[in-house]
Amino acid sequence: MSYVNLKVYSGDSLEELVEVLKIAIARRSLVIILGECRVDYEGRAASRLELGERVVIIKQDSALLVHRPHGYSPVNWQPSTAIIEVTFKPSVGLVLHAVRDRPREYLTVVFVRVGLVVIGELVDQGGFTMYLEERDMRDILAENPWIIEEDLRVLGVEKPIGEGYVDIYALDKSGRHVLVELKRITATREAALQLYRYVEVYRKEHGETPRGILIAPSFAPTALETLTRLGLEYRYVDLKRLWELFKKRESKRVSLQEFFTKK
Amino acid sequence: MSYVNLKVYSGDSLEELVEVLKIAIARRSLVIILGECRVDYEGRAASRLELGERVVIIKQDSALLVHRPHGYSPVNWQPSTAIIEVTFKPSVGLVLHAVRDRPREYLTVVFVRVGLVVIGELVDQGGFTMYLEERDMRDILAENPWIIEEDLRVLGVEKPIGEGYVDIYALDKSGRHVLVELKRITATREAALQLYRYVEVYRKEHGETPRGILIAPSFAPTALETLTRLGLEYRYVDLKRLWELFKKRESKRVSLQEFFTKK
DNA sequence: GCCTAGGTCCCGTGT
DNA sequence: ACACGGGGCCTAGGC
Repeated sequence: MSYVNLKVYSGDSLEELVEVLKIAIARRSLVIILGECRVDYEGRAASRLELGERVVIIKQDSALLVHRPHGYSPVNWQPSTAIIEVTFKPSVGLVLHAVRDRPREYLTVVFVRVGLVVIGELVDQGGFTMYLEERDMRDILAENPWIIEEDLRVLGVEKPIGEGYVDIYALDKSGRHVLVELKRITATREAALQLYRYVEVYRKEHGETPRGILIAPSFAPTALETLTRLGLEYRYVDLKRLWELFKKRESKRVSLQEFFTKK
Repeated sequence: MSYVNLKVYSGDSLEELVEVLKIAIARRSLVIILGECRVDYEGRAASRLELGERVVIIKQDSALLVHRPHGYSPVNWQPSTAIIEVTFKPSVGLVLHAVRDRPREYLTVVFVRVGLVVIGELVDQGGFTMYLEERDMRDILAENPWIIEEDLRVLGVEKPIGEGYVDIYALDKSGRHVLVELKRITATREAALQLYRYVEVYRKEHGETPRGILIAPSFAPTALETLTRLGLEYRYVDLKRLWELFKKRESKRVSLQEFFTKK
């Protein structure tokens, strides 16, 4: 059991806050600042954000996010490789510098007014599991290749082809090799071209033209055009059907796990 | 001039907080919650996040972010189309439901303990400008085609070729058409193939083979291999040089604008 | 270190 | 509404 450990600063002067923030950042605490600021960024691109009220979050690994009151995306940021400095410049304000190497990028946040600062050390060991990713789709199809077509024998998954990896590598009933590319969402022309590259590289390396099959729940018009033009095949897959199989598989696994741990 | 308008709740019971949050969300205030929670997501994919201390931000357009103490990305989220409900379930906790249509997605955050709630209305009208996007690179090169090569005459930008758009369409000094594809960052094989598609479509539509030039600050080995193999050209571009030209252009524009507004 | 590929990608633009 | 492509994409995995 853990307890959220927080300190809140409100109504302090910028000079006072600078000292507080320096300590917090040195300690790698989580910091949330609400206030009025400008932001400049320069690196792979460059940007300028004029004065306005925002939320700045500095995470415990020094990732920094500047959030406006609307929208999913931070307007400016620095990922967790950033080094962060806090300074107070009279007649300018409270200045945050976040610098990142590779790629070299500079972020400067200048607060002219701060309404609130929250500092804390969050304890978060909770496990995170994501389901129904492309990896899951691939595993289910590899375990149930009859969904793709009859008498398909799976030889491998994520097989290296040239510099990439084909999702499923198989042999059909006539003895021809099959390269399968999967998309969890609508397949685009890019996906068709990706598959085509694998087919071409395989052909050159093995002197044999494999079948190429793109599998997705739906296809963009350009994907269909490209597939047809390049002599590739495609199959619609019903995601709900796959997820049913997935659930069965998971419950089986859980049962087995329970069996062994309870023993 | 604006003032950050904030309320802070700390030490209140979950039942008390539910009422506060209901009002805040109805008013479309910004809400920040720090506390211990679990999160479930189901939609295009599905995920489960076990108990831990996190920061949840609900923005003024109902975007919702769940941030762990580390990393750039939210672990769970709902973009700004979300509808959010707050309820209190005895012996469970404070429950946030965020539902989104198209794609249909469900997010549930259950707080078992809340350390702090911040509610406010942020005022943020500050302009945001991004520089050195691909669009800027394209405009600078279109205005200064001598950077690409001598006596190049630009006929258009974003010219439709088949189903895509070539960045710059030009005529060289020998009267041959040129298709230019730009990349702001390291060009990959994908970029080379994209250019090749344009060249091929143009050839079929006009019965004339145009030159294809890929322009980027650097090239992946696979990009160079592909370019050579497909008979395409490439040029290195110095982003700093372009950046200088960009600044000049911007300052010229500003001067003109100042001239007209002052008149 | 680079490159390849996925992501609940998000987001803007165009049809 | 959907399709298409960019993004300071970020992040994970392989070599």
